[in-house]
Amino acid sequence: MTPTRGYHHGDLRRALLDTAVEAIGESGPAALSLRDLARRAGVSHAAPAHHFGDKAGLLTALAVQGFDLLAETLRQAGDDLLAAGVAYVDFAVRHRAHFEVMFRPELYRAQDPEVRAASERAGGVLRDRVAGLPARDGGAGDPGRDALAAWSIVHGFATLWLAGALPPRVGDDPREAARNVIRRLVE
Amino acid sequence: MTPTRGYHHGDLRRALLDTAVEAIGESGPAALSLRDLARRAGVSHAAPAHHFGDKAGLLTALAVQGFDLLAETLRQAGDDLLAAGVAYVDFAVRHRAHFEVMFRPELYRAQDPEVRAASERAGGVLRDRVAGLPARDGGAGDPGRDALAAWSIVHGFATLWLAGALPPRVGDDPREAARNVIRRLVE
DNA sequence: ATCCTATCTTGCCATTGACAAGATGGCATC
DNA sequence: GATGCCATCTTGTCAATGGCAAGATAGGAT
Repeated sequence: MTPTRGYHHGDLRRALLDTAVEAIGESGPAALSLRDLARRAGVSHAAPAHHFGDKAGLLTALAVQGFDLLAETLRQAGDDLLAAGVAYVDFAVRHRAHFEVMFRPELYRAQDPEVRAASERAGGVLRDRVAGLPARDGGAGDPGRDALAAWSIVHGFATLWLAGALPPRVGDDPREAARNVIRRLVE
Repeated sequence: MTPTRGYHHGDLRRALLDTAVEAIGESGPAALSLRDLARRAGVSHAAPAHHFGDKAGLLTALAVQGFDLLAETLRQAGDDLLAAGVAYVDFAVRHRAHFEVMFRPELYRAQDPEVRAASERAGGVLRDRVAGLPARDGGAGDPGRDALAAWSIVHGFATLWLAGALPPRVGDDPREAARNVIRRLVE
């Protein structure tokens, strides 16, 4: 009915990416198997190779998708740095598969022009939000340093949350916990 | 002469762990191959299984080693939180293989009692250092929140550094760059 | 109607992780 | 010193995987 969109067997490229997100969510990006994806999509084991070349190619496409999604998420969070930080963590939790791939460059072709461009777009949005941060100590803060500190704290919190490294007392609401932590930096 | 310590073929367990660190440093933990380790150590392809059971077993041993090493590194950095934070980042860079495994629980048996104990020891040292942090805004800061913020910022910076995600302008000295960023939190 | 190209399949090979069974050598015990 | 025992390591095997090559198929352009 609907999934067939004009290709030979349906919108296989998109189906494979969606399935990859699902599979990575179950077992992590390292355990991803192209043949498993093919089975889930109901195609032969070599079909993915045609669309992505190899596994790194598929993950490269996933990284591009992820950076674009992150940029959009940050934009929608508005101008406030605190809100953007919470959105960053929320993105990592809700789009765990994308996030885990994006920051593991040994898994894909990180120097791919499309990835670099998408990554740059997302970084630009984050920097814009930091520009609104009041300088610490009243003096003129170094915006580069402020951006790096903000990025580090949200990225670190997100990573630790995903790794399950945080103690139970932090609670089970990543947005609330993240807001609390980020306030330590921006207030 | 020296490597043989009383075993059948030498100190194979230690040799495999050392070789694993080397191999992970070259291609990351996901690409680690037990058979490659065996080849490098000059033993048969099934020898590693005897010492570690399977690949997860070897990485579990590596994680224990890593957490112990981290605890020791933080202890040697002294009481100062800034110094401990810089030491955390320095550890991640100098012991990249250990660090990458430690915070990727899907690769090993994170619920293993030895890992949990070692992880708890390292976390305890970090919490001790945070206890010395002056409360922000003059009021009594929540030590849990402060610890989480401190851990997040150093972990995030280390992770981004290792991922090669930071712009060139940050420089090539991780200790100096980390100190600069951490100051944003502790000053 | 024919060609053409993107899409997908079938077949194959080297590598890997894991398991089972066997060989080897040091060590304790008698 | 001989014997048995056990940790250590080897050999052999199997299923699964990634990747490559060659072929089949279908939908659209000419």
